[in-house]
Amino acid sequence: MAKDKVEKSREKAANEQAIKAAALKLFSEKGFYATSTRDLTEAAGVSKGTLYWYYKSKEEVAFSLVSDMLGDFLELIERARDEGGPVIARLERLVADVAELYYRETDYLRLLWKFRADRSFIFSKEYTERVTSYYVKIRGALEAMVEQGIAAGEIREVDPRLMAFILLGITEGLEVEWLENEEEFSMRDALEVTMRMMVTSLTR
Amino acid sequence: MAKDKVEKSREKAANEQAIKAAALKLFSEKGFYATSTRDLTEAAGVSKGTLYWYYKSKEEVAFSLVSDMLGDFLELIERARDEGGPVIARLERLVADVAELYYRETDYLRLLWKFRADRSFIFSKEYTERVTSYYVKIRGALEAMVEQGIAAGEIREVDPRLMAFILLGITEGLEVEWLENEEEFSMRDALEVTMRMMVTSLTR
Amino acid sequence: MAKDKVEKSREKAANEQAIKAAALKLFSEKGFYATSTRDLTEAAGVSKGTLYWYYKSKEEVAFSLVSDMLGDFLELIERARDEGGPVIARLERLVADVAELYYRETDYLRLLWKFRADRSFIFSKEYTERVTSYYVKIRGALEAMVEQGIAAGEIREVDPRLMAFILLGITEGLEVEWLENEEEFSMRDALEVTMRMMVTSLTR
Amino acid sequence: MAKDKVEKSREKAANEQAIKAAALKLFSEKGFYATSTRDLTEAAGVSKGTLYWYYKSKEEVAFSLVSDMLGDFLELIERARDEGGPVIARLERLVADVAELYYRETDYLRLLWKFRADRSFIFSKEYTERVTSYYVKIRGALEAMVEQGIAAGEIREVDPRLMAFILLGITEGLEVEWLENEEEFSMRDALEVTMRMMVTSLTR
DNA sequence: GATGAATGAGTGTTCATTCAT
DNA sequence: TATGAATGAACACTCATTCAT
Repeated sequence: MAKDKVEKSREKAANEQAIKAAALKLFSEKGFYATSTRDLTEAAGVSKGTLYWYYKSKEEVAFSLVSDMLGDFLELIERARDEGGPVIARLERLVADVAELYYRETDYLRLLWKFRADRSFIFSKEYTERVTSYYVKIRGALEAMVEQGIAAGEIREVDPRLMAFILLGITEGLEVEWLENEEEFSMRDALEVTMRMMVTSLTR
Repeated sequence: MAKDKVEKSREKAANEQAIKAAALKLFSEKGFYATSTRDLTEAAGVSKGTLYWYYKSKEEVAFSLVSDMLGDFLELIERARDEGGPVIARLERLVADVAELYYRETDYLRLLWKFRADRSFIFSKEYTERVTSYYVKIRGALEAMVEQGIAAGEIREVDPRLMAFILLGITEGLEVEWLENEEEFSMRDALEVTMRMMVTSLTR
Repeated sequence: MAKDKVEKSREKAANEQAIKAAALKLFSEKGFYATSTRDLTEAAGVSKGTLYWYYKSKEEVAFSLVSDMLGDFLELIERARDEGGPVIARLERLVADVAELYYRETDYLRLLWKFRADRSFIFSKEYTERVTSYYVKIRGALEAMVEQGIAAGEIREVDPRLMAFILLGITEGLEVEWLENEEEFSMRDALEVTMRMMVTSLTR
Repeated sequence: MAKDKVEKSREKAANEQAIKAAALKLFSEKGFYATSTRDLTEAAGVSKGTLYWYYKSKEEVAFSLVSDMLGDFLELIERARDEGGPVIARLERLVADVAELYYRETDYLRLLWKFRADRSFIFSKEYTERVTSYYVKIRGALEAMVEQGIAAGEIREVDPRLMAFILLGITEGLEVEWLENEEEFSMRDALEVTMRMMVTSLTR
């Protein structure tokens, strides 16, 4: 199971770690614009210069975090795509894994949403393309799974492309509702209930 | 049917109109932070002073737009809640109306998403509360419809509160996927397909 | 005895009156910079345009008030200079009259102080000269009275010019202390006590 | 004897020094409102950012200067209060010291007057209170000296509180007349003459 | 590696004044 | 006379980034 993201880079310099941890906290709480490099370096306990020693810009700090989380999410989906066995079972396991990831890395999840709307203004062209490609790959893997399911006769004939948009959209919609109303319902339950309803329909 | 938002205020001063139109365009394209008052007033063809004659801050311009769209959306849902007749039919009509609203006011929809993640940093306490209360009312109306459906025996026993989160979440997830991939799929189809699957499950 | 300054211009348009009254109130409370033309016109219940119908600038409104008060003060001193009789008695009466003026027109007095330090940055060259010339005339009249007293043998040989600075300075110093500590002592007493001490010394 | 105020902080960063010197010059010449941060930083030869590195606002720059001068003045008076020996002699020495301070720090003296009338609009609540407390302490020390003089039988029975207002008022009135007519009379003479007259009267 | 003083373009906002009606 | 919408220069202040040490 993926190690805690911050832990992951334990081997890196303590200061780089501290910056990343501070950035995760602040960006996920306040977003990119409301977090200044002053906030960042004060929370990390380093000087301004140190921030720029490890990262070439505030943008790059943000990108590194966004990239971490999207990478983990993609990994989960690609693993589900590539495992053998019945597609429906794999989808159900994926949903459970995704829910687990969200609970474990809620700060990262929130961070992802903070960057979603404005990402093309926060990130320069180069980074935007890299972020976008994660989403493309994620959708692609989902689409492949639906195709596998149709081919295996597990899933009725649907448009795999549209279904990938729908499945991803549903997950994201529940994410955002949950992040804004964390106390009010269980993400796990909502994901499970919804996906069961979808799967029931998909399999007739 | 609600008039086009910009048209709605046709009677207001031409300059106020121009500011609102420019703000809708720029905020929905670039977001709040990446749009300066300079951008805003240049696009509207007015001076900086004029912006502050009609609005007391950049924030207020934003709020007026966000409020317009949330108001329209709420109206649609409350009307569906209060109409008589079978709940399932009303839900289906609502889904169609919502899709229509999204196509008609795509800029407004995009604007809403631009403000979603950062709204509590963009809007001061007073405005944040008013925005939040729109979302609360929207969810409340949805919850009431589910309850009506259960009471009437149209919908099987589910948690109405959770189901409201799920239905709203699904809609929002499809929205955001569509806004980011407008060319790639039809929002109308996706909403219709998904809601039919959900409704099928909800009614057994 | 001088009529109330605002009453004085009763014959002028009601709006001009209202502007002057509002300006006296606001300038004497908050000073020139902290009072905007918006404040001024709102307090006067007129539009911006009206302000500029009666006065050619915010500065001119201020000047007209400053000028009123300095004119009254000068009148008092010149009358004292030109009256016949013993100088000491005239000086004592003048002190009483001045005290009376201050109590009657405390707002005007406060206004004068609000403009004192910054007057050369508030008023353009032309107006600054006119304000300065009031102070010069006031000092001149005082100097003349001291000379009269020396000539008449009522006052011992002192430098009349220096004594004018001193007498005016004392009055002004007591003014400013009183304006800042109105509750804490009686301006009338302080002026009387101080001037009696000075006069005693001046006459041996 | 207190070192020159600007010299005092010689050890501080050269830029902070330059800002303070420029502020003293400009504020004392033109006042607070007529001096922009642009003026300030250009005169100091630093960038805008540097001003805000050393001071948190334009207001704070002003306060630091005002506070310097009031502190020196207070020190002088409190020393006179606390020295032993005859009160009259101490008062006379104090007057001489004050005159010396005024000649040495004329810019600072002028600055004080520039801030006097509008100080409560220039300074926020916190700073206004600190400025006011200087004046209160100064008056308190003067009052104490008068009381000492009465107790010792050097000064006839007068109201010490009123006499403190009068003595301070006289000094300030002469200050302001001198600042506006520096060429025309000697502050030293005026203060000495006036105080001798007052003292004569106070001691019978 | 690390610091923190320094930069300066850029921000949202204000406000005295003008002028068509 | 009187209005109030419109102007635009000016304002105090911020902040990502640089760089000599």
